[in-house]
Amino acid sequence: MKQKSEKPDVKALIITAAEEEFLSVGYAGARMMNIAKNAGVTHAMLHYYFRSKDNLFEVIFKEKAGAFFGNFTPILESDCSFLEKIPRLIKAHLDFVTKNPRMPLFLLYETSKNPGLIRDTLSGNKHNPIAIFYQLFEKETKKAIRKKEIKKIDPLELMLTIFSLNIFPLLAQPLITNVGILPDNTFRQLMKRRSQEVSKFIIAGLKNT
Amino acid sequence: MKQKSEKPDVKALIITAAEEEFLSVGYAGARMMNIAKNAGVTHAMLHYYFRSKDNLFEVIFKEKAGAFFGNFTPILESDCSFLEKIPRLIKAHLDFVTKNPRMPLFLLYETSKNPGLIRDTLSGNKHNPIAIFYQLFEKETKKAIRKKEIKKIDPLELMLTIFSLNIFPLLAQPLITNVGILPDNTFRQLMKRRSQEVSKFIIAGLKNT
DNA sequence: CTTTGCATTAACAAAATTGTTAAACAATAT
DNA sequence: ATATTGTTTAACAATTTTGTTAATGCAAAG
Repeated sequence: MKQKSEKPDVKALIITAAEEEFLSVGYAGARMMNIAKNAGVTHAMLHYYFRSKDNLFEVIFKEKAGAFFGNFTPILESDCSFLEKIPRLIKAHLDFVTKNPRMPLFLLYETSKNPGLIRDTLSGNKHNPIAIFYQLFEKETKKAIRKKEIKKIDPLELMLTIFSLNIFPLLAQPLITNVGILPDNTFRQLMKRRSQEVSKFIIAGLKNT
Repeated sequence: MKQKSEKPDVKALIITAAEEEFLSVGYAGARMMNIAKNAGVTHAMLHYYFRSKDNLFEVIFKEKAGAFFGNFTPILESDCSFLEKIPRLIKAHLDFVTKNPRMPLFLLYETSKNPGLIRDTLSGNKHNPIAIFYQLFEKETKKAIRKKEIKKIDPLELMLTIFSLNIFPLLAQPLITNVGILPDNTFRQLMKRRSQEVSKFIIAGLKNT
């Protein structure tokens, strides 16, 4: 009945179940017993491998924050022009959040409720993926400005605009579709059309005069 | 020692304390005993006046959702042109969220975690403030398009863009300031400059070709 | 085969959390 | 004064939730 080398790797099972729980109901709503049940183990195992709820959450949070920003540095490092990089960045970012629709709200909410968390786990870290991404983004933007490829703009403002337009509609989706403004499938169509509009919009705002 | 007509109005005290608690830690993180303590009453009073945590939360949620959208209908109803209305709407909206910085995340998060809530409390309601706002916004936008005042655009997309640019930076503030990208007061300066940029940005996108 | 060390479980413990209730209290009307 | 009504409290109850621990299982090393 038993498979050959199929040992379950309990730690990985717990992490997977914890990701699901924390992303779906947040830290405060998450239940250790729920995670244990979904991982198929006793909840004592969670404490055996991860000591406490706080600690388990920190592991998941760090992992997710890294995954979110780490994805986009390769695009900024590629050797095409800035005006080519931006649409690729926008598309990659939108694809990512579409495939991981709960991650933005998770990161924003938990950071807002517990700012100390991100300070302790990421800030000061030499490999802080968020800072790495932003510093690269800032460098590339300033270079493009120097080369007169784009007009003068604050890099942080540009990044905020891109993230705003990509992420916010996703955050608002439950509100919009449940309030009776429009049906669910119509919203998805709108989102698809929108992805191209956003690129056009941003590029237009970057062109010199 | 006792004031003349200064009866405490316990119900109002509870509502105030509940608003603070729910807005600051969310539904799942909120504690009835905390609310009671901050209202200066026994927690039995919360159940006396509001039956259950769910019910108390529903009262607060409904009130906040109404306040958020109810504020902006007067601007849309004023009799100036659409291109004059939009910057006023953007400014009013930004002022509102700046004064109530926790409301957007509260509404977005709780709606996302419990979509049934907004369906049950608002949808189908004749006085649903969100639907009222959007229907008015849609009507005015379409009218402006018919009159060739602005180019053809999906009203929902326009609303999403405005809300995105106004709200998202606020949501991201804790993340940005705590990750070490830039100090807190610099961020506030950026936000002030940004409010004018957003109007210009939107208006530019609305003008005919 | 036995020992050793890690993994796992079941039961327990402690604290927190929501909700209830009977009794006390206060204001007003009778 | 007394009764009535709605308000408030303190104590309790039930459940949930996180965390601990002693006993057991199991696989590999000796």
